[in-house]
Parts: sequence; C-alpha cells; structure tokens
Amino acid sequence: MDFSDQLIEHYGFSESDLQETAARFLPEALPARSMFVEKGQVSDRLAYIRSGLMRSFIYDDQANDITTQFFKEGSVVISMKSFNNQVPSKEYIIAMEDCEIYVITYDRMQELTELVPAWRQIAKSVDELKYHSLMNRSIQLQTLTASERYQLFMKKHSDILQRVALKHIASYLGIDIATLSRIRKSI
Amino acid sequence: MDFSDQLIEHYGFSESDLQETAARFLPEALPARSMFVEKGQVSDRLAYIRSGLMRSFIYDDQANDITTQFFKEGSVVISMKSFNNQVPSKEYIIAMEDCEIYVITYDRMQELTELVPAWRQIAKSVDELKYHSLMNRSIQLQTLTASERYQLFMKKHSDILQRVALKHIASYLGIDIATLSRIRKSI
DNA sequence: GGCTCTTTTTGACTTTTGTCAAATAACCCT
DNA sequence: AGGGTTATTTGACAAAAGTCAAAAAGAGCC
Repeated sequence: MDFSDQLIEHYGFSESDLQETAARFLPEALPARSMFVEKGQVSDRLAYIRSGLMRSFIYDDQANDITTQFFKEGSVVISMKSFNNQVPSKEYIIAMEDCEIYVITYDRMQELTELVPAWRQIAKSVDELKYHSLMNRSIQLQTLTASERYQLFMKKHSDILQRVALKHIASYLGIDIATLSRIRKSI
Repeated sequence: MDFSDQLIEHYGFSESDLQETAARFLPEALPARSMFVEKGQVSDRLAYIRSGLMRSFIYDDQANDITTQFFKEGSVVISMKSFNNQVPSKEYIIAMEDCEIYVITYDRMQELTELVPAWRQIAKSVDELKYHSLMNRSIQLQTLTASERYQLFMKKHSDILQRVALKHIASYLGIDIATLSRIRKSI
C-alpha cells in the first residue's frame, strides 16, 4: 500500500499493524463520472486516493451544482458526517477522472481501530485536518474578494486548476462563471 | 452542574461519573472584554457557557477585526485546533458580556476521558458539531448574497443579533458595516 | 473529419457591494 | 448630566459582481 511508509514513520506501525491495515483497505478502480457517495444514502466507505480526482457537491436552492471540495491523489475522501455517524449523506462525491483508490468500510474501520489502536489517532488527525482546511476556506470566503480567492486558489492548487472545468472552480469559489472568466482575462 | 441532566440522559452517566466530571469542571466568572483565548498561546482550557456571550476573532491582512464565531450560553467554547493538539492558537476568544462558565483544563480532560470513557465520545460529538456548523456557514458564505446571509442570521440567531454590535455581525457575515446598515434599512 | 453537446468567452447592462467622509446616535464613565 | 468614545447611518460615488443572451471554442463520438 502506498501510504505504508507514512504509517511506519509517523505512527510506528509494526509489520502486523501494516498487515491488518492492508487486509482492510481494498484497492478499487473508480471510473470517471461514477459516484463515490450519493446524497441521501449512508456512506459506509472511506477511501484513500492513489490517483485521480474527485469532488463533493450539493445542489443549492436554485438547483445549481455547487462544488464544496476537491480530493486529489494522496488525500482521504470521506463524507465526514455520514461516515462517522452512519447517517444519510447531505452531499454527493463523484470521480472527475478515473481513480485508483483504497477503500475501507465503516465496519472494517471499527475492527481496525480495535486491532491497531493508532488508527483511532489517525482517524482523529484526518478529521482535524479536514476541520482545519474548512476553517481556512471559510475565512477566505468571508474576507477575500472574488479575484483574491481565485488568485489564491491558483497559487495553492494550480494542479487542480489544470484538471477541472472552470465552472467547478467558479462554484467552489462562490463566483459566477462569467465573472470568473473576466477575472482570468484581467490577470 | 447545569449540564448533568444531559449527561445522564444521553450518555447514562452514573453518580460517580457525574462526580468525577463535576470535580474537574470548575466554575469561573469571566468579565466582559476579558480574553478567554489569546492568539499565539496554547489554549489549555475548554469551557461550557452557563451565561453570557463570547466571540472568536482574527485580524485579516489589513488588520481588520474579523469575527469567526459566536458562543452563547449552553455551548462549548474551544479553540479547537489549539486545545486538541496543544499548539498555539491562531484566534482570539473574548467575552462580550460577563460570563459564567465551567472550565476544564487539557490535563483534567485527559484524566476525565480515562476515568469516564463516555467523555471520549462526548468530545468527539462536540468536534463533529463544530465541524457541521462550520460546513453550513461555509456553504452560506459560498452561495448566498450579503442580504440573504443577513436575513438567515436574523432568523436563526435573533438572540445574538440583539446582544452584539452590528459591526461584529457584519464582519461575521463578510459584509461591510455600511452595506449591512443599508440592508437593514431595506428590510 | 463532421456533428453534437458542453464549456468558456464576450457584450451590454443591472444590481449589489464597497469606499470615504461626514453627520448622527448610542454608550460609557466619573 | 456632560464630555469623550465608539457605533451606526447616510450621501455621493466607484468598483465589483451578477444576469441574460449570443458567439466562439473545445471535447467526445461515430
């Protein structure tokens, strides 16, 4: 598994810890445009992305498709509230490219935290990282102009910018697509 | 302690669970305008607000005071990242009114989670609630106009609206104070 | 390669929001 | 109660962002 090194380095995983882990994270191919999480359903899967790109989205009150997060290779894809509490998801998560992922189910994760207690801490760290990202994002939406938000996105996530349709960037940044087009021209 | 009932009802606390808990949540009076959390310092305290009101804030790049959260009676005040990971806080938290709070330190909380394992779950729930609130807030900033954000705030938090300066509501909603004044007039 | 279908750009406006400065209004203190 | 401080409102503009519709550019698919 391609995150074994991190587990050994940061959490001191033993050979057996790694084996228990690897036995529960199953490789899977997720083709572009397929859903990883469906709104209204309990999401019982968490994934680590080896390659590819996904996004989470919701529909606002006018039925506009609003991207809320991007997930790229090396990151954890999870509909947090749904997975952690086993309640219906409020968001969709969809593959934007063919993805190679490692998937673990909720039940297997419970087993894993029993067998390898470090996993409790790892899960907590993942949640904290997500919280922290969301906090930053929220402050940006609160304090920056459309143009500043776009420029920051460009600086921080130029890789994603290259790979997804601008309309998704626009909705993610809370900017109208026509306005984004003009902002881009002006830079 | 005034949240004992909830602990009994939701988590089946025994008499001894309650006692261990009460022994570690110490009542404290926090006068208006005093800081509960200072930026740059490790926040080793978490509080439950019995009465009063606090807010968290940061300074943006132009040194504007930006309110990021309000905390009212019945809620938990915590600089999450700082408390959970014992790292310096990036935000301030200040009392806006005289507050009566119950305070627990980080170390006492560690003890408590050992003695009363249900506290691990409670702490997790608090974190999840905060995440969920932040997610909602983020989506509002992303999709609603200034006027819509204000009207929603008015509907959901009319009590807070009554108690804090409009400039703090304005910064919280990401609206210029003059604009907010005009939005209010137009309603 | 031509034909869809989708995405992005552009033009012509409108609406919303911000800026700066001054005038009120409200609040706090002794 | 009076004086100073802080908050809010207002006016006159300027700038930013959205809307609608059409044109242009790109992508995907036999």
